[in-house]
Amino acid sequence: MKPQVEIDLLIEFGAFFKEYEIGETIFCEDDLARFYYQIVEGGVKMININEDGKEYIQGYFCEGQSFGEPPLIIEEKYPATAVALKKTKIIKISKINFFSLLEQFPVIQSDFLKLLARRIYNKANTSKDIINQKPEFRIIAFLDTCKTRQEKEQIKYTRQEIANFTGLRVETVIRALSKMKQKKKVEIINHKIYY
Amino acid sequence: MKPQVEIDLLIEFGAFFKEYEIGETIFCEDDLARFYYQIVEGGVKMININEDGKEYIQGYFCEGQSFGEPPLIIEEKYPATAVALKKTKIIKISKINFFSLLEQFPVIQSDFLKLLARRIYNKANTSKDIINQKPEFRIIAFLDTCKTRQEKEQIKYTRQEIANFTGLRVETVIRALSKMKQKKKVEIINHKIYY
DNA sequence: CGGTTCCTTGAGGATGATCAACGAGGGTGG
DNA sequence: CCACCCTCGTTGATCATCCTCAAGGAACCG
Repeated sequence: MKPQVEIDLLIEFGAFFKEYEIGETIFCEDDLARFYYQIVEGGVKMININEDGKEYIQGYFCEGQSFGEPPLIIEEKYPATAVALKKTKIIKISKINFFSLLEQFPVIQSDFLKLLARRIYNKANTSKDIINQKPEFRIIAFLDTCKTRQEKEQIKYTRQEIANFTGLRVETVIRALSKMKQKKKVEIINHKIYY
Repeated sequence: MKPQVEIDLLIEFGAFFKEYEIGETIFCEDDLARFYYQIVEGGVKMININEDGKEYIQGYFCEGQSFGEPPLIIEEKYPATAVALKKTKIIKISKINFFSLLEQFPVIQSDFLKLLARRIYNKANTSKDIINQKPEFRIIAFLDTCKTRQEKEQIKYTRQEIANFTGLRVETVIRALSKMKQKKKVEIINHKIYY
């Protein structure tokens, strides 16, 4: 996947690399944003954990994608925690260097404008789907955002992950999925979900 | 309040004005975004209505603020409907003119980058608060976002509006508020909420 | 003062969460 | 190769909570 910003350009702006093990925290909720982060290899999830220990997944990020930019841009604290999903290599540059990068390359600034616009668009859609709807609707909405192609494809998320995305419990997801199987809204073969 | 973009500048870029009556729709969910909208006088809410007729408020916008930019920037459909809260005067320019405005004034582009970053930041916070939490937590989170000052102030939203923001029902909001009154988390005097 | 709009309360029901237990598969090390 | 462990999936029973429906009261406005 094409990186958000070219690696070589980031290096010119004083970038450095860092490796994270699976499950390792990259930054924490309420930390002040100090760096621009971009994934070179691996994957990252942004999560909130409430006082009952329940996890809510704000989003997944993969190779080439940047994350945690909004708080950096407005000089705020992170609203969520970033955790490596597997062994992950990150490239990062300091806030000040990120700002001069944006200033010197209007095209890149414009790319970020589009990126943030798309993020808001997605968040508006997911929050509308999640807030009012029944479990089945929430899951369908989530599956729709997963889909990369038109044809039926296998969903690569566990039921627990679907639960954490939709704000439901695992058991509820499982029961909703079996109902959806009966209604032919999804196929389930050997525990794998096809949609 | 300082306008997002100066009125005179918008006029130079071919702006025109339009007046809306209370309750009038400015654009609809699933319409293709074709204009940049900014409020000159009045107020606007962005809402989704689900199949049960239940309303979810994505956000309120007031004098000087722009709205509906993300779908415009990424050339997508609106994820929600915009409705005038009262008699409202809007200034709008076409997509193409908006793009050349951004191109010719890097400072304005940078302002929008900050604006969108703040919007994502706010949405991340509200969705985390809404998804996992009990009614009381949702309401508190909403009241926190309302607060403009430190001291106790009167909340200017109806219970129905709080319900529509938090994804709860009016009766649930009312009952939660009375509990919160007993716990001294809010004051309620003559039906008015102080927080 | 009549009509809205908003607020309030109660009863009853639906539904998702919780708890507990177990099954199935995959990987690892002895 | 097999025993073990760990993660993931599954099921049933029970419970708490929020929603629904219905009805009425309070405040506000022209």
